[in-house]
Amino acid sequence: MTTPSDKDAAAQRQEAPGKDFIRAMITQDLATGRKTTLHTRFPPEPNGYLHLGHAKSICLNFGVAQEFGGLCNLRFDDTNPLKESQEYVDAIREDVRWLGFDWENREHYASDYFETLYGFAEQLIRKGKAYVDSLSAEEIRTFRGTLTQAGKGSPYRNRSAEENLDLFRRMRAGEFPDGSHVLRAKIDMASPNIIMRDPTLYRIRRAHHHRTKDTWCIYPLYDFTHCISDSLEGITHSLCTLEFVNNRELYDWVLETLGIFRSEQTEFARLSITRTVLSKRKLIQLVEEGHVAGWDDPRMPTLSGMRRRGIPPEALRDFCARIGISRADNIVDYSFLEFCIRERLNATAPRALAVINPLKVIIENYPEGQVEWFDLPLSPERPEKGVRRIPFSREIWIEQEDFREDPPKKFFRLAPGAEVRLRCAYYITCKEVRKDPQGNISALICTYDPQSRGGGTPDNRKVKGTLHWASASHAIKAEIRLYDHLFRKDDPEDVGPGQTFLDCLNPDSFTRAEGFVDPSLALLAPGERVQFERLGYFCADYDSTEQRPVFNRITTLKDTWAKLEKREE
RNA sequence: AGGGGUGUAGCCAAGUUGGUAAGGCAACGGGUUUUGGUCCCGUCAUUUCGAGGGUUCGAGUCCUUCCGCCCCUGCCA
Repeated sequence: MTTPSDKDAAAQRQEAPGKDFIRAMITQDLATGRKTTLHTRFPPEPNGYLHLGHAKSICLNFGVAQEFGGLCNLRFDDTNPLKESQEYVDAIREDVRWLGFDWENREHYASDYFETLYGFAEQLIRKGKAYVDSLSAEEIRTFRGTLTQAGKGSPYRNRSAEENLDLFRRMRAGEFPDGSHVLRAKIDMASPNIIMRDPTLYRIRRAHHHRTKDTWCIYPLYDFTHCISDSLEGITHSLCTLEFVNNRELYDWVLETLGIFRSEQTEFARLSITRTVLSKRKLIQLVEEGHVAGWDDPRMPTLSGMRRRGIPPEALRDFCARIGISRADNIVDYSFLEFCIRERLNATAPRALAVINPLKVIIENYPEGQVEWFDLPLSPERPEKGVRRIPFSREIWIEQEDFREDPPKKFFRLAPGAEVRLRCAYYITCKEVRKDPQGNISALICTYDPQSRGGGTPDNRKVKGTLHWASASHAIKAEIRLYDHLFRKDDPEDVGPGQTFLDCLNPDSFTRAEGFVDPSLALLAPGERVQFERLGYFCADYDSTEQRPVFNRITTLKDTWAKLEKREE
């Protein structure tokens, strides 16, 4: 027995899942007065499109800000002009907004701090904490040592502050060619943490920056830029992924040495998910080599791809909340994402009937020319949501899969002599299978029971199967785009020697069908989602027009029959 | 002579000071059902917390040794 209070407790538990270690830390920071405010930031580099991994970070950063009454900035970490562009900036803004978050007027760019950053660099030089190194990139690498051997100091390591200042100013002024000098922090060439072996702070790079244009020919590096940007923005909690753990020591060193506001970095595990890749390099490769149609290909794990596919942002947010935050490496099952998508869509997507792979059914005892309209509930669990009026006539389409000339056990659908229900309409019985000269089934001749109008009979006899259908004379032809996993393996990186993730691309990840949909569906605006009963959730694509509707399959419905049938084999 | 991070079920993940392993997904049974959907009920770590040893009346939590996996030798972020 469950009592109401049990249910309340259960509901409450769902709404307030166990705090992850970051939320626990923030709670404590605020409670003890270690921090008096909460300010986070989502800091993408505009060098690619946002994907599911970013969604986790966005939901975390903006999420905790909301939950704790703090703020979250959007900051573009645009310190490498070679890789970045305005196209990516625009796409990132759109994607964050679509996911459901608002940074209000707090849109920042690391490039806005270039002058300030330059000033801090000069400060470091004056303090004797940075120097201009004139070694080549290769020499610097050699001097750095290895994982097991300490590095040694550059011959330029002990230049005077005056000389360094002069050189650094001339670097900025464009007096030196690219790669001839760098500015380095003077820390410890023997540090067991290689990041601390006099990290490079500035490089000379004559490249056009999408925002600062050609103002600069020297650009600061991540380790110098990120911590200072956080500090300038008053970021209290700088949340990033685990691969930056080693960088934290430098993050702290810079802020402490400069004596400015101490933001604090905390790392969490990045998201991996089965059946797809989330590394920027691989996603770019998929796009550039034409394995997918673009960044917003509905098979892509990018936010724009998932948006086009029809995945609701609420489902993504729910997914991010449910997978939690920890420091342990993880690979989340794709089925978990699908579950979140289905759960959201089941509650929100109105129902409709459509046939993807049509098979003609002629109801021989149904009056020619007669049309009846039936009511399909838009939401079976909530009748108050209303109905969709669908036309019925003598010739209809059903799904090819719903007929078997030689049905296996437990096949509850149409077969010679079998009776099934047409959803909301009539019971029909298959009398004859008509074939073309090649032996392919061209049509089914059936009869209907006029007593079964609406889908039930006075004698209450049971029919096991209920099929979806479309009136042949009313239905509208539609392009149905069917998507499946991009990769055949759970882990696309787990391939044999000499192979790459491209070798396990799923050749059937995208297929097209010419289906028939209920006439009311031609009016759906691009982006609108419906459930095609028994088939899955679909979304009108951007390409969709009233004359030529196009639907993307977001995801299938759970298919117990498919599982059963597979097990029988 | 390396340093750092991390191991709780097939997957994700809770587990404040040691007190007898939450929850979700998947899976598997069953019920309801005009979607083989949804919903509901039940099962699913007790030679059990990577492994061994120790402390303790009591260890996932403390000590210790070992093992696995991940990150770091960009003028990428």
